[in-house]
Amino acid sequence: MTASSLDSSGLHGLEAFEERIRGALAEVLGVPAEDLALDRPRQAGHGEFALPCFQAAQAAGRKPPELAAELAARLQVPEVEARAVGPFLNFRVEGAALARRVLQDALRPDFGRRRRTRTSIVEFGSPNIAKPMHVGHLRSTVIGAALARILEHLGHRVVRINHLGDWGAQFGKLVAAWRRWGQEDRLEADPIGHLLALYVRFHEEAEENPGLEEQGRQAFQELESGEDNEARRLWQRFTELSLREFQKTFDRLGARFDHVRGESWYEDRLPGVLAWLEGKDLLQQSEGAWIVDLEPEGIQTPCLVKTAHGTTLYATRDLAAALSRWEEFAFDECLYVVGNEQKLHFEQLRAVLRRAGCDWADRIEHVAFGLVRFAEGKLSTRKGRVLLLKEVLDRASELALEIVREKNPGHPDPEGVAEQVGVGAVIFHDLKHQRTKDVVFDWKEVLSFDGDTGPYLQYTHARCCAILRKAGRPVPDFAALRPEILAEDRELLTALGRFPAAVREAGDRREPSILAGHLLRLANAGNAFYRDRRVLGEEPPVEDARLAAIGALRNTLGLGLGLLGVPAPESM
RNA sequence: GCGCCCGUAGCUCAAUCGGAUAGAGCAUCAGACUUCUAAUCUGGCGGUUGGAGGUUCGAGUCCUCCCGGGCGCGCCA
Repeated sequence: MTASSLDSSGLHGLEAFEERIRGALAEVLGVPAEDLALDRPRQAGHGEFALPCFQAAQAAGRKPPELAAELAARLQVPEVEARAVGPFLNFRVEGAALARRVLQDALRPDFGRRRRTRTSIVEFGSPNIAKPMHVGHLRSTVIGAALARILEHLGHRVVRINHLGDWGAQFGKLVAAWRRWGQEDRLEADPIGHLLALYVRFHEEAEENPGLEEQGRQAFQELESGEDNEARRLWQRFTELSLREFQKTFDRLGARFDHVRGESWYEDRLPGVLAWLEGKDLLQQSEGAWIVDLEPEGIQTPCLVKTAHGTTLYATRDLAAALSRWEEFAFDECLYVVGNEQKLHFEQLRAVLRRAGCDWADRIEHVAFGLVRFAEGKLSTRKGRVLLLKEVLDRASELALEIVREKNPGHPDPEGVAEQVGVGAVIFHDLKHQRTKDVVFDWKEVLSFDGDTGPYLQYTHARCCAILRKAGRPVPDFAALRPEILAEDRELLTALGRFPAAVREAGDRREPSILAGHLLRLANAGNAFYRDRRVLGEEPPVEDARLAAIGALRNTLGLGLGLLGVPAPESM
């Protein structure tokens, strides 16, 4: 009988054992298995799972240590040993069974895959046309792309949308600025650079010349008129030029989208949204503008949907986008990977939809992240204080090239790996932090390739590849292995076995750093194994088993890095 | 002024939605390459978890107040 035939759950790695334990506990305690959450003990000696018995003991009128001891004696879980330690009931998977299960699962290309039936929309990236992508866009892009891949791995149908900032009053300003100071040759040479310069100049000069603001407003009105006029042609041109630039950066970051739909994509629907709100009797005029009052939803600030000048606003277009997405995709969840500072906006968005009677309003979820700050203060595009994303990636790539040349002079493709290592370092540095916390940008940290970094994971992966290359043969088939040879290598096995749970948690909590952190622990265990266990040249059954362990490590690291969007070169 | 978020080792961060002795990396000090990549590994140093109360079997985590920082608060996105 193989381990897999014991489980029909389809769960991989340690999740399969966890399921067994919870099932057995549920039966003995007479509670639903869903209510039982197992802890992971901190100390390795306490096994893989634990149940603190305080609550159950209280419910049964017993003392926790007593109950723990009794449960330990009564529970029968195949391949799992239950032991009471004080008030805790600890579970330890038998070494051979652990090795068998983990090797079998961790060698699969779909390790950790789930079969869920959910539709998830992930909106991310979303740079503003005519402005260069800066370090702030890195966060949205990298977190969003990772979440999309993670959710896909869990079986979700994922729709990736790049919600470009390509509409609104700012484009009126840009058109007005172009009419005054625009230069063809400079636009050709460096589109975004020139457009940004125009934008900055507009704001500078508008402080002395208030008439400029009026010209900007008029230009946006021309744009929103729907007519095929000069303003529209300019806007279209700026958009195309910008998109071409963005694509290069998205490619480098490994981010792809199912739909590139800017705010302008919903232009046709804007009148419909306003009419719809009116039909629900939600529209009221206030100080010349049109608003939806949100006091009934407990939000003091009303949602502005139309300016006194008759133009639409961010909220109008986001309402249109939400309604359009609901009609088109009937999503189970719609994730917006957008900075913390827009919290109120998304609360308003949900509140308006709730007031309008959309029962799906709460499927809208703001996946917020902290902003990137410099030690000297906040970034500001208008003030020209920006750190371009391209510059960060370039510098990381250049530094990586120096290091590749130094450490691996014979590498066949130094530029190629350097780009993978440099960009991988930048991506991983971002993803290893909890997404909601602000980050202070520090070149030294971002460009570090030692310790808990992307290159550390890549290096561990590359070492595995080197062993497999030198073995000169494929990883032996699982059926031919004697997994019990690895029974003592628990650190590596449990780290591998926990990968599926890490992916699941990262997806469910919309927190890629959970996966990032787990990969670091896995690489740690992997490097310890590398240090302690010789693979090549051992007697055949041992070499086979260890080769399989290295294969499983390579596969799992490769999968995890892939989900995060960090390249995994085979040598570096 | 009001609201939300955050304060953990010198620095950057963890701590499994309240569980066991608060852990990593960087920096620093001391070690390990004739053996599968030393971008690695081993060990040392480093803590009143911003402060004061409270809740309970148990608090870095929850509640109150204070201090410090960030963000937001109607015609930008």
